[in-house]
Amino acid sequence: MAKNSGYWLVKSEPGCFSIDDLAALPGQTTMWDGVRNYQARNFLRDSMKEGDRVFFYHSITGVGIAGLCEVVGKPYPDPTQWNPENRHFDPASPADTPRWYAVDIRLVRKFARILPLAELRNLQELAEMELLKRGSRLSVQPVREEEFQAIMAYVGEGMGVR
DNA sequence: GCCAACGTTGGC
DNA sequence: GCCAACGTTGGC
Repeated sequence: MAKNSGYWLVKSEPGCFSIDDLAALPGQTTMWDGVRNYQARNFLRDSMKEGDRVFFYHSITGVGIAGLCEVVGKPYPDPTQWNPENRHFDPASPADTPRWYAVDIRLVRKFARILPLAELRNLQELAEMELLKRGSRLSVQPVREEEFQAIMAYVGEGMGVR
């Protein structure tokens, strides 16, 4: 696992929340909530900081990186954990020591097209990338700086974005 | 829909 | 603490 690098990748099912949904929001900013895995929680809560770059990844359908976001502000207790109406409600989470955290992320740029997982597998620089490992299921995961740069270079050259 | 991989739960 | 059972994730 990469150390905290200031670069991340978050996953979302586009049928649930897509990059276009994010782009349509005021300020193109959303609360990234509902993370209910301790390893992902630790990354989010302990290491995400203002200005960090975040790849927005679409899982299940249209599998690939859809764009780039950035962290806004600091992580904070995820309010959905105390909302009985919410599907991520966790009645066992104590109010004084919240179990789950959220963070705000803002869209920086939607890529001209989704960068498919299959193409990412072709990039030698990404041989060790967490996303490409067998059984990788983390919904919040760190990205190494060299991986970030390789992807952005590929986006720039192959997709005419920057 | 299939299935591999992984996390969580709970009996012991 | 072990481990089987179960539920979920997520690529294909």
